[in-house]
Amino acid sequence: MDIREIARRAKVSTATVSRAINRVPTVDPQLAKRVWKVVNELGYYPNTQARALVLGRSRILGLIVSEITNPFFPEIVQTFENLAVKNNYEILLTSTVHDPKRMESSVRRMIERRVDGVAILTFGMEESLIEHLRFRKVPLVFIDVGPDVPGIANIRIDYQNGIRQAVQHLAAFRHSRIAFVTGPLHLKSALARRDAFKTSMLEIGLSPELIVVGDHRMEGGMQALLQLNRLSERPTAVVCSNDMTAIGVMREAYEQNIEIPDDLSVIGFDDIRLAEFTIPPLTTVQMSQHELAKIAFQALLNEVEDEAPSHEHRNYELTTSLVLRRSTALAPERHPTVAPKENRIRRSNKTSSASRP
Amino acid sequence: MDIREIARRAKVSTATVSRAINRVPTVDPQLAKRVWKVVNELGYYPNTQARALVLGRSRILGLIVSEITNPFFPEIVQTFENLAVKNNYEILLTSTVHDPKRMESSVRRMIERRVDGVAILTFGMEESLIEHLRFRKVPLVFIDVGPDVPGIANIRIDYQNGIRQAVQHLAAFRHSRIAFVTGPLHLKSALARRDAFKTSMLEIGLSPELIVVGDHRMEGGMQALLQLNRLSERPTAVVCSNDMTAIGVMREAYEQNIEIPDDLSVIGFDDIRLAEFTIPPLTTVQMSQHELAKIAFQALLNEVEDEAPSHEHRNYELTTSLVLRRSTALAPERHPTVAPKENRIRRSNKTSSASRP
DNA sequence: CTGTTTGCGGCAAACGTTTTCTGGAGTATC
DNA sequence: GATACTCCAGAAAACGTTTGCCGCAAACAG
Repeated sequence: MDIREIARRAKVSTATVSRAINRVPTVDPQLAKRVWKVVNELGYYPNTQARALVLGRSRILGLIVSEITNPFFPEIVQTFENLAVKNNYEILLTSTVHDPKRMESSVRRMIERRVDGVAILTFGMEESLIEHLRFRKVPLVFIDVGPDVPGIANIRIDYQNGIRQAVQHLAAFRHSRIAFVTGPLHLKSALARRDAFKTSMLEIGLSPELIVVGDHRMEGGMQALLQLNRLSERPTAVVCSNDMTAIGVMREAYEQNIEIPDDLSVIGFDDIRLAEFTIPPLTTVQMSQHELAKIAFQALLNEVEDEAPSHEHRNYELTTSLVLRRSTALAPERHPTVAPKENRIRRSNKTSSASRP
Repeated sequence: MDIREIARRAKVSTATVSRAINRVPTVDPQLAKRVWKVVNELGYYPNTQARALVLGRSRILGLIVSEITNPFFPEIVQTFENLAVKNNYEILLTSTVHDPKRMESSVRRMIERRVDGVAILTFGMEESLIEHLRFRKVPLVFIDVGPDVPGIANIRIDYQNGIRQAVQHLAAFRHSRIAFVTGPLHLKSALARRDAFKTSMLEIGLSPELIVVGDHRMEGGMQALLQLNRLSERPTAVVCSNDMTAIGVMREAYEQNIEIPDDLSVIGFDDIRLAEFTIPPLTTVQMSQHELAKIAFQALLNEVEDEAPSHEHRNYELTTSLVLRRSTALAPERHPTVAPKENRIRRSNKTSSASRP
């Protein structure tokens, strides 16, 4: 069932059907009604690919993420999709799963399907692949790490703000041995977070020496705490490069019978939805996924739909800030060790949460 | 840059270019090489929509999920995507977010983009919308609740097996007051789980009376435990209709200073990846998301690519089974109450985990 | 050497739309 | 009443592929 069928039944030309469907105002209301009647009767839906072929625009937006199974991304995908449907776009979602081969196929798929633009919301991406997209003049929006060239919108993330707040919050709780668990060191975003930590520590006269590397996954967090615990002088607080890491740390702490927050304060990064539901609820640096997706989509839409893109607002910024929950507390007063103790008295949540500022 | 450009530069016709690219064997290797050379030099990618237009197949598979932010789904999406790229398909992902309007637009988008098939992996879907797809002879695969008609593949889930194991596991731990937190009651899958619980309880002579309704989200789990705690005779164990609910229950237990598993045993359902990392790790009924996605994709591929679909293996089955972790323990011996106590002695994990079978 | 077969490349139609251009009918102007 | 203008519908080209069909050349048989 195609547009010709409709034309035949409505006794008009295909041109008129097309115009009626697209609500071109010059078509006679009488005819339009006739067309719409047939359209609805037959349940006709225009063929998008034929449309795309002649329009030269597919109304598909590419969205590249690292891996959808990382809880950070579903929220992004969801709001991105919401905005897409609202604007009559489809989204072509691909995940790189950190695999160069997949990144390549990802880009290839985008190009083959002739997407109108691509949001690269992944951490770490081959520079060369991006060239393919640039070469075809596909509008791009990057998170955080994009090259600073025309035709590419960038969302800069202000890691410093949130991480400084985190460090200062811990310092105010009289922690001085504060550790940091990084992400994979080949990720620019992970490095940026680590550097923000270093800066924030130095700023208040603490030495940022307790740094151990994780992998942005729960397993890495567990490993990291293990490693930290082998130290002679253990940290009393640890801030993590992302929430999954923090969850891993807490999980290992549970294993070791280390009480959080009484023995060890933990701070995450990202504020994934789950952070509110960990035990205890996780104090973390918020980097709003909703906001991020919104900015990314809007930026892309600007690039795609603006005939004459205003080359000024090509840079966007997302700020981060600490949200307090219950995984941090005053540093243990006595000896700063966190050796597991059997049969320790467990504090009630009520009291411990009452003692927070 | 199109196929004609390639043809011109390789000094052949577009037909030959097309054939070369699609590896039609009748084309002279000499010519083929010439074509490929130009293709690679120019970085030419065929236009998929033009291709789809003439082929009548879009090589896009629709995937409808409830909401991508529910941790149950990302795993599914991921393996579905993996399989898709492996078979040169694209996936069109839509989420219904439980909104009838969105379901409708979801189906509309599928049809407009002329998907070759749709996997409806959502719980609860308007029957009428599906008719639209059936009407257009779009191959469909359903999870769990699909109508039993030709042209529609169904994946039946054996809830009973896993839930029986859960109940019997608790009974073996001498629990007799076992509660169940359902999902939203308009979902067939939630009802099926509840019924499986009832059956399993009756089977061993326990009365399934402690049933409270949740919403398959963490909030619902928290509410549910609150409700259960208002009872004069409280349960010593609770099995939940999904893992998110269980996480909510555990979270509220933490709030109330109820120790899990010592005061209260908790069992989830789904075995999302996170279940391994809750505190304590969650004993839960596994319904493999990976397996589910694999079956769904394969079923769809059969429908789509088989010229003469073998109408026999139209029904697939996925079984469930209990995986033991650490959120269950022997029922508290004394009074079966779970009243919060201040300054309770906390057991070491080591001992409590050593005491498990 | 001629007639038949085989192999392979090119022409052109087709896929389902949008849109430019054209032309006809109706209306306004003098 | 003739001319000019406005308005709107239809004819047809275009978008970038694939593929059925045809024809040419080479190979082969007689």
